[in-house]
Amino acid sequence: MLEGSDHRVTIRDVAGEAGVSIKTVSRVLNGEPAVAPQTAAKVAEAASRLGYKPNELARGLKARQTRTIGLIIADVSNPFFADCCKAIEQTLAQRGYALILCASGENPDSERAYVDLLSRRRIDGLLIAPAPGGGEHLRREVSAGLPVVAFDRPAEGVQTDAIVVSNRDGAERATRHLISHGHERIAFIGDDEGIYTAKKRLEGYHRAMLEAGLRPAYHMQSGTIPAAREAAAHSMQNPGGATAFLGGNSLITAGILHALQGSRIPEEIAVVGFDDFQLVSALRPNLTVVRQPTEVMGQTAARMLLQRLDGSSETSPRREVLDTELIIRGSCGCSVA
Amino acid sequence: MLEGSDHRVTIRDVAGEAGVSIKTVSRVLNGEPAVAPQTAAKVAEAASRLGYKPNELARGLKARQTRTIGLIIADVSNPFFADCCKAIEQTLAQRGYALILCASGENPDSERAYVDLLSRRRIDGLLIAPAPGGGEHLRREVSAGLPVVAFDRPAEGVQTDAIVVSNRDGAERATRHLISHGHERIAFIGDDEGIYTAKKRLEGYHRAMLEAGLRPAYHMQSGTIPAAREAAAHSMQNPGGATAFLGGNSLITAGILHALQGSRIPEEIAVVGFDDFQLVSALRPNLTVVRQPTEVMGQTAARMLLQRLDGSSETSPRREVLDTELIIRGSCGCSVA
DNA sequence: CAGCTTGCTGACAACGGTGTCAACTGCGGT
DNA sequence: ACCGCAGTTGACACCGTTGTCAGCAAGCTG
Repeated sequence: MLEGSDHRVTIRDVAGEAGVSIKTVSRVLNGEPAVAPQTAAKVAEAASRLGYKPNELARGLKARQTRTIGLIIADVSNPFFADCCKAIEQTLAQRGYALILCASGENPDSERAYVDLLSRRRIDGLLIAPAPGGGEHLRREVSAGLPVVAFDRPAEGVQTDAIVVSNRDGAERATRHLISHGHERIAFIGDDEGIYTAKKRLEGYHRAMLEAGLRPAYHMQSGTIPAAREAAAHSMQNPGGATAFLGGNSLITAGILHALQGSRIPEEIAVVGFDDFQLVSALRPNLTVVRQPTEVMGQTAARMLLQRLDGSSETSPRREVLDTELIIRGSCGCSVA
Repeated sequence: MLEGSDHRVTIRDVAGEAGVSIKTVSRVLNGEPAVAPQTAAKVAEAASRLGYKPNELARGLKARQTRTIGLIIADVSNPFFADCCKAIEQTLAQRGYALILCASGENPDSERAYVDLLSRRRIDGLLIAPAPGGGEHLRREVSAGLPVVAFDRPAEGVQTDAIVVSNRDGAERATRHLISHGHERIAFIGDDEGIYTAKKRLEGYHRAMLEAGLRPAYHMQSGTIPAAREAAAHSMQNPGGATAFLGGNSLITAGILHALQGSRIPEEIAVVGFDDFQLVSALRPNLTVVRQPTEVMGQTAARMLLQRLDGSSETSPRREVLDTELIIRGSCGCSVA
């Protein structure tokens, strides 16, 4: 507290202040039993007077664990990932773990660089929504013994714990719902097909369309608002254009809605989106969406990792699939209170 | 690469493999000049064959720097913070820094706990949007020599580098704009008054209202969608209710819009929001907003910190204020293409 | 050829903690 | 008086890296 210099207070300083050995200080701070209560009090007092904070680097070096977890996602500013991120951070913080955040932007090279950075920092575990394309880097870490949990998408080419949602089913159900409203020209605007979730959702859409004898019409491109807007506008262009849309994620859906604002007959065009993010409630008409249990997924992913860290490193990789749910509001054509 | 055991490869292994001393390996890996090219090649080859990754903990312990930055915000799932976070992460990653993400939830106790956690991990610097209430913890770190940059809000009770936006001006201009449309009953729904930005925005609103001889009517509460929705609904209740709203942040604005959906005459009620987040483009009517340069703020905050880390630790704290901008779309009553 | 520089290399001590083990104290049991 | 033992404590090595410094060979100078 009084330290003006650049010298951070170490266990040695505390030992000096309390008149004991560094080992005794260490014992007190770690709550080891074999310490006389009187000594413990002396040490605790000295430590707090000096404002001592153990150096986690040193501790981690010796103990071979850092109580730090790596998190690799595509982009925090995507509400889906932000929500995952929040749940993960909370769950880990409760257990005293620090979280290093990395945004790969769906780029495998960037992902590799981040894995390398995290590996050098000797993280205890990794949570990752793997970028498309895979690569050796994840496999290497896994076989070096790093606990890895993939979420939102499984890892390609490696067996790891993984938790995903029923993407195909969700898209299929949503598409069927639009079909049941009498739509025949339903366009799916999705994210890049290399992305696992985008591909699965496309499959679901495809399946429902073929089942109904309808012709699929989809645009798969980068999952950004402007790109989606353009694709949607294009889909509506000619007289035989789409009368209904399925949006592949929240940003894409936003792009579709944006495009609708320019159209002549927005009221007659139905929309169903993926992801039930916070801000949907501000949209009009109320958006019908395929809801993913984002928070539960984040929490569960973090817990799966914590379980591995708590020792169950022997058991074989676990796969979990969470259900999606079609939340019917107004935008699909249903009239809802 | 072949390592099946739990033994991570160290510099000693590389030295053994290459038939040199560990110091020589260290030299090669750090690009120190005094090494024979032949030796260097041998070492590099051995390192890559073994898949050696330097242990950053050990390196950091010795070098007294971790190349790790702490980031404390209120909540990642708030689009404003998510956007800040993205810009910060990108800027730091470019320079090889890792980022530890902490979400305090506007809670000073939680903030203190995170500062402690980061301090023990010996982060090189801290980026923080300080929670209301302040406290000793930040002051302690600053006087211990930790470079700290506050963003979005200044730190209370400590001098640090800080970057904020012109909140009061923005709110004042927005309010004046609504007044110029003839509104007299304008309600401001804001975040908890303890939060710096909320208070400043309230001040701006207040000032514009008084200047025009109008009676201010504001609700300051937690900045969540449901709370804002309720407050807005309440404001519209009686016949003399609000005819225009100013929303204190993006979530609050979403809540207001949600409330409007239930109202009888939504078309006649004007809304201006704070924050120009990605998803606004999906809203109808197009939302008029006070735009904060979120990305620039995040980038600048990160750069200010990097500058401190690059040595300019002597100069006195820097304060920067970025301008807000009123982006006129449709929701204020203006007719825009 | 002694003496110096230059180029390259390795031994060793840190960094700040924790694990191992030995040592010391005072106690009760024989 | 001697032994064993539980309760405390500290010396020391070690985690994996880098900084300091000394050593050694080859080449150059006078």
